[in-house]
Amino acid sequence: MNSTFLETNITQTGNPSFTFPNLYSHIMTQDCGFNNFQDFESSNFLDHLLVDYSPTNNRFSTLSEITPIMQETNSTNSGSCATSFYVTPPNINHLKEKNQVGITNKEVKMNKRHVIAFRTKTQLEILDDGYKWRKYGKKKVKSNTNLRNYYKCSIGGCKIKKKVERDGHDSRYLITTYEGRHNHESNSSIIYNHEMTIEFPQ
DNA sequence: CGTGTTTGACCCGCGC
DNA sequence: GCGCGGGTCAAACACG
Repeated sequence: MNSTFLETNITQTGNPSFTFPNLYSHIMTQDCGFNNFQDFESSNFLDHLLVDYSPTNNRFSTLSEITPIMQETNSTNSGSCATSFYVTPPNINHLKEKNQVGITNKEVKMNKRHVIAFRTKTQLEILDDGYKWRKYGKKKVKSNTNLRNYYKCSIGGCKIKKKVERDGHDSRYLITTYEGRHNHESNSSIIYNHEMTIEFPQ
């Protein structure tokens, strides 16, 4: 695996410093050090975001490989510490244009479904991404000594799933993989959009 | 009693 | 076709 991972430190309970609920994401600028969307965009943050996880060859593609288009969806209010943004779905045709070999049909399907994975340094076993999830499976997988947990969105009709597992090579890190898109807003995005300040639990 | 989790069984795609 | 591995189902269970 050649990708460099995003490193964030989450030691407190409550809100994590970085969450990625589907395409709608909240960067806790208080913890990540981004004061606004421009700071975020000009950072090398994107180079460390991971997408297109291939279980067969244990490979991640980075967002920078597939040139996502980002757009700010709402700016931070004074006193707020959250920035929201969207990332467009990966484009498999772009990958093919770059003559990348070894792209399987499964990976094409995964790209069409939109798969985003990231790794976060945290002691938490589950990151609060603002959505309500129902656990439907837990599995020991060959590529990881740690268990993989499977979640579905609790909202009826919402097809998104996520997998959560500790990194087998370094269990300080949590790997979260989202597959699909929410068809609704998260509770937290409503809060962030309407409240002037956010209290971080200690 | 309602809601969420656990866990073994089952399903299915893929490689051989 | 078969076996393996990952993903899902669903009944049993836990808990407030």
